[in-house]
Parts: sequence; C-alpha cells; structure tokens
Amino acid sequence: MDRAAEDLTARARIRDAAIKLFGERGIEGASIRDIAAEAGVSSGLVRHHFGSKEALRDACDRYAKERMMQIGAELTQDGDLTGLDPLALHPIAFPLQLYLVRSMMDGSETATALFLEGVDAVEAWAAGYGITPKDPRGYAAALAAIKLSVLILRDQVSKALGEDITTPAGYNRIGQALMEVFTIPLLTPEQIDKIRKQEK
Amino acid sequence: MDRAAEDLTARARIRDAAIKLFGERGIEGASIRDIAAEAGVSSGLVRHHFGSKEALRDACDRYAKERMMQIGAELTQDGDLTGLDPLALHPIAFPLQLYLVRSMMDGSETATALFLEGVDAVEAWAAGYGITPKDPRGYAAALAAIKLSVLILRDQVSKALGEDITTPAGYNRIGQALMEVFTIPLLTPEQIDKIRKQEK
DNA sequence: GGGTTGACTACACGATTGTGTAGTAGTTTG
DNA sequence: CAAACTACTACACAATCGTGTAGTCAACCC
Repeated sequence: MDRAAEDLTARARIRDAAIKLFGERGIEGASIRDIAAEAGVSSGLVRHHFGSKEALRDACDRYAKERMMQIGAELTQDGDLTGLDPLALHPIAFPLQLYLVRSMMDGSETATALFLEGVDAVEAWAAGYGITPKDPRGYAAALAAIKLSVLILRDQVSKALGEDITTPAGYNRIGQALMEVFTIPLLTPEQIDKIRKQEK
Repeated sequence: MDRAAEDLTARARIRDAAIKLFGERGIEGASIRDIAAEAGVSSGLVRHHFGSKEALRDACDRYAKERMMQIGAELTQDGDLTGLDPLALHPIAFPLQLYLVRSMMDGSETATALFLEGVDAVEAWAAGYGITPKDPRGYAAALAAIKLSVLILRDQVSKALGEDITTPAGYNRIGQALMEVFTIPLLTPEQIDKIRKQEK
C-alpha cells in the first residue's frame, strides 16, 4: 500500500487511508484531518469526494465488505489456490479485516450484516458436517465471534505471545493456536450437563 | 446500581457512572459531562475528585480489577458458592467486565496486565490438566481472548441470537454455547498438521 | 475561445471537548 | 468564634472536531 499509493487516485488514497486509520484507532479516534494527512491531501478534498464522515465510513464499509467477499470467493473457488499466495494476501486482507471488525464494533450496519452472514455460514457448515450442538445458533455465533477475537485483542495477544500477530508470521501462529482450541476437547458432554443443571 | 445509588457517596457514584459509560461507549465516547450527568453531579466535581479524565480512568481500572479479582476469589475459594447467587452476581460483575475489556482495547496498562495474568492462569491450568498443545502460550492466549470475544461483540452476537446477551439469561446461553465449542472437536490433529504444512 | 465542470485548497463557523478558575455552603478544627 | 478545609457549582478558556463557503486551476465542451 506504499509504493503503489502514488499511482492511485486521490479518492482511492483517501479511502485506503480511512480504512487504515479507522481500523487502527476506531471511527471516533480518527479525524477527517488525520485521514487527509495520511492520504496526502487537504481535509476539504475528503468532504468533496465523500460528503461527510458518515458517508466516508459507508463507502469504506461497502468497499471492505465487497473486497473481502471477493478475496473469500477466490480462495474457496479454486481448490488449488493458484496464484494466491497467503503471505502476499496478508498485507491486503489484514487491514480490511481490522477495519470491518472495528466498524462493526462502532455500530456499522453493513459490517454487522457481514457478521450475521458469517454466523449463517458457520451454522450451515456445522450442520453439513454432522456437528450437532444443543444450541446450533448459539454455537455458530460463538464460533464467529471467536474468529474475530484475536483480531480485536491483537495488542494484548501480541504482548502475551511476545510476538506481533499483525505480521504474517504472528498471525499464522495465533491462527494455529486457535485451531488447536477447536481440536482439543476441554470438557466432556457430561461436565457440560452438570454445569447446566447447576446454573438452573 | 439504581436504588442503592442514592446511598453512595458522590465519588462512588461518579466512579460507577464512569465504569458504566466507558464500558458502553468506550473511553473517548464518554465525556466528563456525560459521566457527571449520569452520576447526577456537576462536571467540575468529577475533576475535583479525580483530577483528570486519565486519572478517573486509572481509578476505574484499579477499582474494577480489584473488584473482579475479589469476586473471582470468592467464587473459587468456597467450593459450595454459599451466599453467592450467580444470577445476583451478574448485575455487578457484568458492567465491570464490560468496562475492563473496553479499557483494555483502548490501551489501558492495568487492564492489559489483567489479561496477561489471565493468560498465565490459563496456561498453568492447561498444563495441570494434562492438556498439551504444540504452542501452549499461543493456546492460552487464544483461550483468554475467546473468553472476552462475546463480550466485545455483544451487540452482534445478540442480533444473531435474537436475544440480548447482556441479560443473565442471554449471557448464560452464549456461555453454554462457548462451552460446546470447547467440547466438540472440529478438526483432527491430522488435519491441523496438513494445514500447517500447507502454509509453510 | 468563452463557459462549464470537476479536482482541489484555504479558511471560517459553531459545537463539543478536557481543563482551569472563582466562588459558595457546610463541617471541622484550633 | 474564627480559620481552614472539604464538597460542590458556575463559568470561562483553548483546542479539536465535523462541516460549510469561497476560490484556484486544469481539462473539456460547444
């Protein structure tokens, strides 16, 4: 996003800068002037192209969602992943994910809709794979939230690991740790029933 | 926190109001004037008692951390949980958790330290229970982050479930769904190895 | 070639923010 | 009883915010 930035139109540079700063600092935490400075333009131009901060955010929401779905489609469509190096993908996809999660937390309808679609997908996937939790919807929602948790708490997780998980290597590490969570059963179904009764 | 609020000192009311609003809207999202209004005092009194917004936040951090550790100690100490009704505990503990997670995300050292202590505890617990992930530290960090994920994404999870998870009933539901995630193995160790090799 | 359009900047506005100051009422202390 | 202190409010200040306005410059159209 650095060398190629000079080739982009000012509008695209503003949008990319907004996605970066909104994702890092939150919507309220990044001002129009900050974004303009990051994109190397005047603050007036942001308004000229997008109208208002809320409209800029909407544009970022739609762009990030579309881009992520596009990347997801390319990843699942080709089974062999030809030409799609996960390592090369990271610098593009990671800021988009960061932005979407943050925008979601700050009340974005578009990003929240993406989350709900994710829950639907997880629920359908689990049912297709013969996974039968007692609360399929709750199970799917929990899984979807988990997928985003390390993204949200990236600073804390990085500190705990002594390794920056925003780098491809660190992200890979925590991703594999997450998979181990899904592999090692911590509780037996009997233990769950016991707790369930306790709380009732 | 409603009827008893009148009996509290103004200082305590301010602190409780700050924990509530900071937790709901984030640190930047809640102004001194908002907090003062919530506590029913003038904005000047907030400054009088706490000095600055940052100092107020520090006081909230320390109070919330101490209070949560106190509750945790009471819960684990007495095996029979005498006198500690989980349902009665929820209105007290939930806002504290919400605040701590939010403060953590907004860069609080105290809250982050609490997270790291949690990771340590999870790691020690896993080792004691004979759970041997390939990356014990990463595993523990992932588990700790997961525990907080549904708290952070409470609006989205609530929407997915059609049920407010900030209520005791809703919180109980998503808590049990989370436990099911830890119960049902989604991947076999062989599948993990396969993915691990693919990504290298 | 004059006129319109779009990209872009500079500057000013009202609102809100955290913070600072001055002052009042009530209690405590010597 | 006077002095000092504490809890508390009212008001002002500078900075920052999103937004609005005016204007420059180049490309394009008739």
